[in-house]
Amino acid sequence: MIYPALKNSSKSIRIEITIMPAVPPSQKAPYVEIIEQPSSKSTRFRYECEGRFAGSILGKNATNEQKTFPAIKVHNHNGACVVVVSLVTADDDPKPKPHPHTLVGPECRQGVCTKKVKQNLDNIQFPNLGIQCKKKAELKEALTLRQQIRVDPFRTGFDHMEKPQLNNINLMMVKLCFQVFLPDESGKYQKAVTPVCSEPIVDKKSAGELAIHSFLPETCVSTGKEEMVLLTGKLPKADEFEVRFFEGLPDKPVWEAFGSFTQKDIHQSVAVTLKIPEYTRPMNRHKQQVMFELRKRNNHEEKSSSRKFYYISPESKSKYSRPNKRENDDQMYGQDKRFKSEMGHGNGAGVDDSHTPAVLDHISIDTNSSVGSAFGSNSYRQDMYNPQQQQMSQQQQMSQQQQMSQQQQAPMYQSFQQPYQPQLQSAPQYHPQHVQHQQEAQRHSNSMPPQMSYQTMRDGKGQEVIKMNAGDWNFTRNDETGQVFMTPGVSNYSGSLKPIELVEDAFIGHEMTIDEILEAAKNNPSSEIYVPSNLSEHINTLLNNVLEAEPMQPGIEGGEMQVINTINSSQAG
Amino acid sequence: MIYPALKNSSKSIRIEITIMPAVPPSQKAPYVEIIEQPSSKSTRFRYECEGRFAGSILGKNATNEQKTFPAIKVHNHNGACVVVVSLVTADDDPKPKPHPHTLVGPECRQGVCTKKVKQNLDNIQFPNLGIQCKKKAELKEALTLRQQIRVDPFRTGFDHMEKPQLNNINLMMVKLCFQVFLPDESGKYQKAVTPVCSEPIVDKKSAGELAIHSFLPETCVSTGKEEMVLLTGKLPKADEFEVRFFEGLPDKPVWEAFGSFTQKDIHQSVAVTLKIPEYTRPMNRHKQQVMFELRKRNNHEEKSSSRKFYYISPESKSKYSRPNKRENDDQMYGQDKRFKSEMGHGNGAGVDDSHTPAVLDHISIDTNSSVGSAFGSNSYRQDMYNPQQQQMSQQQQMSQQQQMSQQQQAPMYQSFQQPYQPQLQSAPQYHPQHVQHQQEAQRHSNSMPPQMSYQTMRDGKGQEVIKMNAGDWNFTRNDETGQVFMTPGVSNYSGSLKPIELVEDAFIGHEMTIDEILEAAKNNPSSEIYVPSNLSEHINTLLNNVLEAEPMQPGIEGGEMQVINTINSSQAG
DNA sequence: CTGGGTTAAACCCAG
DNA sequence: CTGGGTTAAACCCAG
Repeated sequence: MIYPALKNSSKSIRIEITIMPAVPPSQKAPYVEIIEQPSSKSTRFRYECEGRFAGSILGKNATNEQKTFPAIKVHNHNGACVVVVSLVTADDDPKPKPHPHTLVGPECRQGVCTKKVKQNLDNIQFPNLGIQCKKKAELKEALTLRQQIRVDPFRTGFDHMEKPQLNNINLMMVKLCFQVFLPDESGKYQKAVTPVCSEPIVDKKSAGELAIHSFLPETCVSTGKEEMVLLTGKLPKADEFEVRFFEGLPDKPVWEAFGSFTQKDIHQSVAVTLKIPEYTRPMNRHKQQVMFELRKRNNHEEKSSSRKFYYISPESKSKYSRPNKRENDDQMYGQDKRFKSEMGHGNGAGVDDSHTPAVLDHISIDTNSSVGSAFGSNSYRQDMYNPQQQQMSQQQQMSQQQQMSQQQQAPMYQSFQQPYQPQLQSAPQYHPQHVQHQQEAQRHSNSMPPQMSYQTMRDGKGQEVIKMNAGDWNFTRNDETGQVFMTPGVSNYSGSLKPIELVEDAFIGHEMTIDEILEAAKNNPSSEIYVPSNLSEHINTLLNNVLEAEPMQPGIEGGEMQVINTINSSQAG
Repeated sequence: MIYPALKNSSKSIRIEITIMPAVPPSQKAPYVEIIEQPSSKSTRFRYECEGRFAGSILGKNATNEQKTFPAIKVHNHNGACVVVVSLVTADDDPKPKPHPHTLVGPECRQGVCTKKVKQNLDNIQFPNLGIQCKKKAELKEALTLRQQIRVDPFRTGFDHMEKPQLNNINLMMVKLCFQVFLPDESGKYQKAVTPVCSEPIVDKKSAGELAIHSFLPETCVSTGKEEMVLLTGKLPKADEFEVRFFEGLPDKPVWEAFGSFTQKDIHQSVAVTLKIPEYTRPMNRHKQQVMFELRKRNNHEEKSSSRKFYYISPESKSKYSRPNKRENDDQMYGQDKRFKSEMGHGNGAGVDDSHTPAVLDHISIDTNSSVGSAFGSNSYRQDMYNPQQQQMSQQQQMSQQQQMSQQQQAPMYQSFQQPYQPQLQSAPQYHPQHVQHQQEAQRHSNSMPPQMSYQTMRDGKGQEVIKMNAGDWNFTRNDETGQVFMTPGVSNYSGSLKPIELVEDAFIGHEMTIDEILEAAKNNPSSEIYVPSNLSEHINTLLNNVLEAEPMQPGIEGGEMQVINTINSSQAG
């Protein structure tokens, strides 16, 4: 092998050295480990003409507070070594080729970083590596220089610096290649350890994934056909992607349809105007939430994150449709909001709400559903009870009765007519456990199934969520109000529990919507569902209610409450 | 002066020649006239690296069918001459400097076009001039070459090829400079005629004006606050432009308000999301049309063309709001549309509609308004009458009567209850006169004021329009239906005329809306209003009706018809 | 070939 | 200086 020129000298010495085996044959053989990978897309490649230091490549685990940098460890070697870092191609090729882009920074010369390390081989950091990209016209020149300084870690040669192959070099992606040289008996750094390559580093300014930045409107009548504008990231050609509306799990939707548009509807590659598809399922609710996303036609894995969208029934248009997000929220939760603000000062009994999501307000006392209309004074958080809410609930009850007579046409409707009868005088305070701590409901009674457990953990966004098994719960939807409730899946208690209302925004894990939860429960009872950890108090209360309660006497009060586990069971046949 | 090198030779001869005075002192002195200017923005400047012939500069009067090219005429000279065309700077400078961009094409060498003309000095055309732009790094080089070939028409020198001034050269704009050289006694082309420069040529790919490509929604409740997305051309920074909503004349709006947005609401410089301002005037109609436009904050003249937008009263939201343009149109003109298609085959009585705008369909027979509901069989274009329309009109009449009882609250409402009584058995055919031809209604009666005239002309877009004095007409609006009618401003005839219904799209000149017309009429009776020339038949008919009619007997039928000349007269006090 | 949109290369603003 | 948006320069697709 050829010893790379370490200095910017025109005379270079040619020394034959031994190549170490790829895998250390004995425990003693030195090898290189990357202990901190470069972050994959944190830096922008800079052109030489930009005349500035390209910002340093950070480590994969760098945060705003704590910066890290790429680092290696040399195993099985004490004493000094020389590390040469260079850029190589980032294809799947097991033997990466020298990449024309260069490393720049205080320790870099001629596009390559050379570092002499005297000690601390356990953590050799590279805090000053910037990536300078070459323009197409200069690729050959750059590779020629690399050839001259003889940095070709895998000895692939430089055939790729000629024309046909030159165009195949991916200029948006590189890998760091670490070559370590150890001193031989003469003290010269001639013993090459097998070079090691990092994970790929992608130019920050490169394409980027499909993304929806904003959109208008957020609501459409179920007949569709209305126009929608999406402001997006860079879009491919019209025939390469689609705008998919779906309901249920992204992979197993119960319904999907596609927005229609042509190339003409794409504005400057960053916006699309499309026709909203019709919602072809029966509208059982005034307002039906679905999701939509951008995705590549040929590769469905390449997709944007999904966004919520609402279909409204044509009749309810004037009632529900609000083009403005903020107003929309006002409308949806208007009553709860009033409730919240009215109870604001009565909130001081040791419970500090200031950091809990507003969504909790809808859950603690179920003022909006008819279930809660007559709950007792010993309810959990009873101090928030506001009699004004009772009126509203009655109003709502009336409209539900009207709906009841239509039950034939809308078989999915399930109402909760019986008043809530609290089972427990004082609910124990629940302290959520973080990250992977398995917690099981205490078994006070034989009727509580032991497998009914949940787990607090963090989702991909770092939010605390509770993971549960869908099969442990019964989910109930009031199709008139759209409210969804969960009760423990213990059949002999189902009639006398105060259900937990689930709000759509509650499902933050995996962007799961209520519909997805319901579908998951329907299709696979063992599917994992996620609710925000704020619900843990309520879940705990509910489970304790189950445990403490006397088994319900069948046929007395439970008759009016039916629990269904699926939506649209009527359509399954 | 220096004779320019005509050939691509390395040896060039230096010959002193006489400069001709700038203005020919006698009739005999030769001078150059540009008889066809280059079109100002038809070509895109091409870089050399694009390796292709930059498309030819067209003449200003070129059309798709008939191409023209820049051309000059040499006055007061017979026989041969040599023309040198080069690019010069396009600033206001009276002495343009050589421009680094070059002319390319079959007759061009070293960035300059040289043409020897033996005859036909009356029309020397240049059909093969392309503009090749230089990149910044090559500006100096390009000017150096120009200096070497000694093309510097106004002898300004080449100081501007050095650094500070070099950056001031506008690379998006050039002028063609024509230098003509006549043979002297020795037969050499040494006599230079004063060089002449064309109008500026702007690079087609350069900035471009503010433009609205599309937007959503088209309707908003009058309280505003809803979000709107505009897909636009390249936008400047958020603080450099505004989105202006206005009603009335663009320069003298009766109302204006601005959409609110910040830099964050600008998406990739080609889209804005803004909050629609509240419509602060009283909503006298269910649907209020306004206009909106983009414009520069510091220079209100730099603005996009304006677009129509509708405010609807909050109550009527479900009735009027339609988010989709096509549906919107269907709704507005649904009845007329059906009428049109049903009468389609009954249209052959010598009237060919195939090239007249669809807008005429709404005007010829006023089936939609209650006025027309009982018009007689001798009406103009009576063969189009379709009895099915009568039903609709009656329906509409009913809703108008309901409205009548509310007249107290809505004082602006004016209805036309009396049936149409035609005044003329056969209307004379009117042949519109084009372009600036003044035409005056024939005076068949003394009651016809002589100043009541109109003029057919073309607007800025080349459309044929009729210019009229606002003061000559009375404009009437039915605030329930939103329909606006015009009748001649001759008071003693006002009660017994069939008014012309004006459709919003009718006002094509200056993007004038009905509201602008009404405001113009209110504020200044001498303001010029524009309607499309298609209305000329109807105007002519109407005027002839006036002329032929017996003066109306006051108090008999006219009592129910009131003509108002302003909108919101109730608010004036 | 052309017109004209899109990417890659330079440039430059704002924090 | 930096990050990161924008323009100018190249490139390249579709008719």
